[in-house]
Amino acid sequence: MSRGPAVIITEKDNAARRIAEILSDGTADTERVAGTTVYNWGGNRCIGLSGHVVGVDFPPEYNDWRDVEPVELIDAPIDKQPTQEGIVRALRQLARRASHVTIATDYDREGELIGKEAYELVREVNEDVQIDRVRFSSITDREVTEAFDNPDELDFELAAAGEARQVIDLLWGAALTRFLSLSARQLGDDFISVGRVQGPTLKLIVDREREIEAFDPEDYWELFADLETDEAGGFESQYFYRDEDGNEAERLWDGDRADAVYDALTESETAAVDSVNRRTRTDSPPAPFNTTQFIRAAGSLNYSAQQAMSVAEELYTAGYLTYPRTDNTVYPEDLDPRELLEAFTGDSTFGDDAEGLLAADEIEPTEGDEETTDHPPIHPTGELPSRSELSDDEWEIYELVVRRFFATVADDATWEHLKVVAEIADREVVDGEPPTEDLTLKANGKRLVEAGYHAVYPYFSQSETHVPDVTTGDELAITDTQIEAKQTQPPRRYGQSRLIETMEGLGIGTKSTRHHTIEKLYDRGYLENDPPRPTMLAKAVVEAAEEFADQVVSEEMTAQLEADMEAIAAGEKAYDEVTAESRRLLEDVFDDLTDSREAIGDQIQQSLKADKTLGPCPECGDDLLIRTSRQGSYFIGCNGYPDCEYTLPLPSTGKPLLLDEICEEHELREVKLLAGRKTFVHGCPQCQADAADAEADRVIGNCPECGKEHGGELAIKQLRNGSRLVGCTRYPDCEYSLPLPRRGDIEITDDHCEEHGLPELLVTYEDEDRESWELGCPICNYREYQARQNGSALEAIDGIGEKTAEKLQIAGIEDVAGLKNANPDKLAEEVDGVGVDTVRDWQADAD
DNA sequence: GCAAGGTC
Repeated sequence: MSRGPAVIITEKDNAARRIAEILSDGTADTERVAGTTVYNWGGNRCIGLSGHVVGVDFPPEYNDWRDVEPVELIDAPIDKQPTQEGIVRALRQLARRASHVTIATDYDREGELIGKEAYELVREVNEDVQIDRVRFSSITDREVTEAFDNPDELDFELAAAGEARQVIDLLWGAALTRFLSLSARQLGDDFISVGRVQGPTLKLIVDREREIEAFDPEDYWELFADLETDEAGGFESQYFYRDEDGNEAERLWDGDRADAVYDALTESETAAVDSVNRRTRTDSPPAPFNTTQFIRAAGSLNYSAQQAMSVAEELYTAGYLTYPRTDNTVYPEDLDPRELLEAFTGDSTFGDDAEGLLAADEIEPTEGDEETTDHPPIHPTGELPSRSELSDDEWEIYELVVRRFFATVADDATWEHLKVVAEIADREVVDGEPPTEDLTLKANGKRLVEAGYHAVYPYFSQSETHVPDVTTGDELAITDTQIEAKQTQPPRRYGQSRLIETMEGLGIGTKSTRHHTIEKLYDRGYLENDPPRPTMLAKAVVEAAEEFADQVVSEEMTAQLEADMEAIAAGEKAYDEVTAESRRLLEDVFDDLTDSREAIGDQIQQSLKADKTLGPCPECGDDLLIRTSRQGSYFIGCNGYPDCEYTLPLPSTGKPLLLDEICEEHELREVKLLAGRKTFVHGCPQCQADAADAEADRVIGNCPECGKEHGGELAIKQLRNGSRLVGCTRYPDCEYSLPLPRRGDIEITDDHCEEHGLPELLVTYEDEDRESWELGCPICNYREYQARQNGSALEAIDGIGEKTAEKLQIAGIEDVAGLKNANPDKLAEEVDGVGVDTVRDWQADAD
């Protein structure tokens, strides 16, 4: 019998490459099979999948949403079909001749399912071959060799647990998504989605928004006093008192009382130190990075979750970081921190820190609470990129991960805390109230005594508060007092990283998907802005779900599913039992839903409209809405259309977002245009349209840049900062502009430039002493200016750069002779940021 | 055009 190759299957190409390298001692070659890379040595082949290469779905006859009642999906058949054709073909081709198959997918539940998918593909073409399973949690020599020396079997029960999840997610997600979309008549791109993970995530955000909306702020006051010692300098202290439970309290809830305390404080001249407490606090270095903690740290450097992950994925693919999708916060035994630190010695950025850390007698890395088998925590691989081959973002993230690793092997930091309490004895506090009481002040100082890990990980605050070394009994002078009126604040919105941490805590989503879920909620029109805020649509969907299908927005569905999956994996429940029960529950949901179809649809449609509503139409009083033209551009139109044809334009750059700010004059919500880095606030669209109308009176011709294609026109514009220019009416879509002088009135004459067709402009002055002058055609004027620029003598003068020369030329000073003859006072007045003395200096220099 | 989970 001919012996075919032994085939090893991993979850991704990267893992295949590294395993081939280890098992072949670096001798493996690559070949392409059906377009897929296969690693090849001796009688062995190693192939990497791309995660799931097959997916579950309904058969094609269920594809048309309008033909199939959503409820029918509950009992519809579910197929498994290849989703990565090339890889599936390559796998079949290898499997046909295989003498032995080893499944080496990731060591977690989804990895077991991906392994089973590979197993089934192999079995389709080869009934007899032996199929093993190996498990390792980091791709190191020792772990991989050990795993291949002791192969195990695929855990079909664990894989079945994953299959139950797939089916339940599909049934609930597809049936309810179709139901909501159909009832609100939102088909095509604007469908209304719900699911086991996006539902509860959205509810977290909506619930928080409800708390914020319901929040009733309360007034309170805080009091401060500046204290001064004779020799050690001044510091700030805060008034406090003991509440009923004997705890220190700083907030005064009664304004009259706050005023009385403030008066008493202000009248006092000294306070006596009552106690001085000093204690040292140990500040331990952070645990290794798992995905969630990495996203959080990158978030504090202003990366969105999605951005942080894609940068980390690139650095992983390039070989500089370990796998970025992991739950683990405990380094594997195989990781020798000393060896990894040594990789950094001699490096210009990290060398000194690495050497400093290596000088320690003992290196004991920190450990987090999560210890899992999936992958090691995120750390640098020890292969160093050069600064120039990474983008700024990549470098910043790389440095963060390197420094986090450094921190986990660094020493504790030590802080010294100093608390000083001072008293103003026996002051009468409340007018007319007989009892007197002591006024107490406190100050908390902290000082970083031992920088420890902060020296290599500068991302946490190291700010110190200075409180001088005083002794009990010292008299302190009160040099100033302040009263601050404050209000209690509503809870804060979730930022993306807080949201991901909360999801992790509730067991919603996985390390690989949480950031995608948040992106999805933005895409579906449920979230706007960052930190994310829910739209009216989001609130309506959550409300409808709470009423009829609470499971799909509650985290308990995941908790229940987790419990069921554990039971399947443990052999206590069967896959069929769990999926049948879930189908029954979903049928119950649909029993209630079907009657309310119209009500739910109406509610969602109203919310969709509210998300687009700006305010009253000035013509008919109906609502003005954001609408989309046939060409796909946005504009503002009236809900009363076609009876009312009122419209307002919107810039074509970006996607409009309605703000809460309302224009007082027109009662319309202001508009912001989201366009990545080019995002800008458009403001009240009516005000903008009025301003554009004013400009229209001063239109002088077609825009040379976009006039032919888009009909842009040139107009004389007055900007908010007071300066003027000739600009395109399609700004900001077209940024064509020509400069104009800052002073004087611009008159449009009847003469036209033959070359450009624009009217000649005349600059006149109210000041009768000042003569008017012809600026001419603004394009010619600018061309002349540019021509002069090339050989401009003005810039030869010290202190005149390109910008200043431009300003001078616009003011009619063309050359050094002109500058010499100019009246310094007038010129200084005309040119921004230039004083009389400066002009005189230039004139002296010109001589 | 649905979900959530892999990976790119």
